[in-house]
Order: sequence, then C-alpha cells, then structure tokens
Amino acid sequence: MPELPEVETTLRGIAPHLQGALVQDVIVRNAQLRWPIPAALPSLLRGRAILGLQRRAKYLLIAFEHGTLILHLGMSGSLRILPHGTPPERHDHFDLVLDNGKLMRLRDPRRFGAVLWHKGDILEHPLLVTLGPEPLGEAFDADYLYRATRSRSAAIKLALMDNHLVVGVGNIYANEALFRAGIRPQLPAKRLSRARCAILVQTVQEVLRAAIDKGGSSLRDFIHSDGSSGYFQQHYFVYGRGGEVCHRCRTPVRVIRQGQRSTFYCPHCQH
DNA sequence: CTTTGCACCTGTTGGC
DNA sequence: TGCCAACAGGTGCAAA
Repeated sequence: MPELPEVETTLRGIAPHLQGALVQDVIVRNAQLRWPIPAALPSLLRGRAILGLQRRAKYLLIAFEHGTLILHLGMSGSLRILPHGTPPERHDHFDLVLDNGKLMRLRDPRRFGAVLWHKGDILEHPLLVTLGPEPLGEAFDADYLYRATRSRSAAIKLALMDNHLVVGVGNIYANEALFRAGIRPQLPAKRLSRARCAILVQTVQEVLRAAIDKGGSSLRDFIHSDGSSGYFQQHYFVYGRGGEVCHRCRTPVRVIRQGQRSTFYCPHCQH
C-alpha cells in the first residue's frame, strides 16, 4: 500500500502507543515475508523497553537499547494497535505484544514487507546505508537534484523513483509531482535545467506534504493504526486518470509504461 | 558507475 | 455469470 505519506502517518499513529512500553511477547504466525523474520526475535525482544521510533525512507525503525527493529510495509502492509487478545485474521503475520494491554499487529497480504533486526548503528544497515536523501529534508534541494541528475540519461520519472537519488517518492507522487512541475516523465534526467530542478523539488515536497497533512489516506485500502479506514477522495491531477481529461486543459491524460510501472501524464501540459 | 528487467505474493478489476 | 489475464502502493538484486 504505502507511499511515504502513509508510512509517516502510520509512524505517528503507532508511536504514542509504543513509546516507553516493554515488549511482553513477539508472535510470528508467518515468517515468510520478503526476507524471513529472524527466528531469534522473540527472545531478543521479550522484556525489553522501546526507546523511540523514527522513519528513514519507507522503513520504520523501532529503537531498543541493544539494537533496532526494522519494519517495511512493502506494497500491501499495514500496522494496527489493538487490545490484547484480539483474534488475528488472514494475513496477520506478526504481533508485538506490549505490557500496556496493547499489541501492534502487521497485516501484509502480498508479503513484500519486512521485519528485521539490526544491532549497532542503524544507519549503517546495508539496506539503509545506500539510500539517498529524504525528500522533505534539507539535503534535497535544487542544487542537489541538478548535480545528481547530470550523469543520468534515464527518464526523469525513473530517476525520481530511484532510492539512491532520493527516497520516498513512489509511483503516485512521482506522477503528480511531474505534472505539477510541467515536466514530461520521459525526459532524460540530465536534460533538466537547474530552474526546472528547483521546480521539481518544490512540487515533490508539495505533494508529499499535502498528503501527509491529509493523513496519508491516498490509498484505497489504507487503514489507520487505530483500525479506521482512512480513505477519502483524493484529488489527483493525472494518477489513475488515463483517458480522462486533464483538469487543467481538457486534453486526455495519456498512459505509458516506464520500468514496468504505469505513468500518467498530460501531453499538453507537460514537456 | 548507470541501466534494465526480474523476482517476490495475493487480491481486485476489466474484458471477453 | 464465470474465467483469466493484467494490474496494483515497493525495491533489492543480478546482469549487462
């Protein structure tokens, strides 16, 4: 499911319930996610205190004194806070049972998500160490984007979705940011002017911030950590609107494939 | 180094 | 109505 706004919303939803709690138990119903859930996890976490939570890219990081629990929601994962004893349903693979009467439950039908453990400095984990800057952080600015794209002949949309260049820009917001910037998704990244890099940085941040402000509810099956369904109508300019008319100029929105993903753009507004 | 395509897996949708 | 291919929010990895 999640794009970055959903992950950020999930973090904000679960953090108050986990912060400072002790882990009473760890229940693994199906360890076969993208990578196997470490078998040692229950013995590693039982009785330990949760020190804090943070997000890096779309990874959720839960800090303990002796290491960090890494969670990723993949395409279809969601986390919920539930009372002890809530019966699991289909695809509920993992529970973190807390000493405050609550549990955090991971549901992930497609099992592209991950639950991993890392002792030591979390930012040195192999999955995190190669990541580019946060899209909403200071390091992602016009100058950075301009320099980082000079050697890239690949389409700007593919570059935008490359985690080495910048993290957290998924298919929905890559499409939307490029529309708002008036940039054609197929344009080779290295052909973007400095000025257009500045605009793109701005529109990327704009669409992500707006979605976070709305509570990360851009996805049909997004479920808040309190179990409520968070979906309400999101206003997309192009994403998912192939064949419908552009909201700005009434030209039909075009659909192409880039890197095995659907790209939507307006041939009149984007160049 | 960059680029490309594949792989993982289940559920939903749309066309016939 | 039923069947089946195509597609869906991600991203690490191998190979070129």
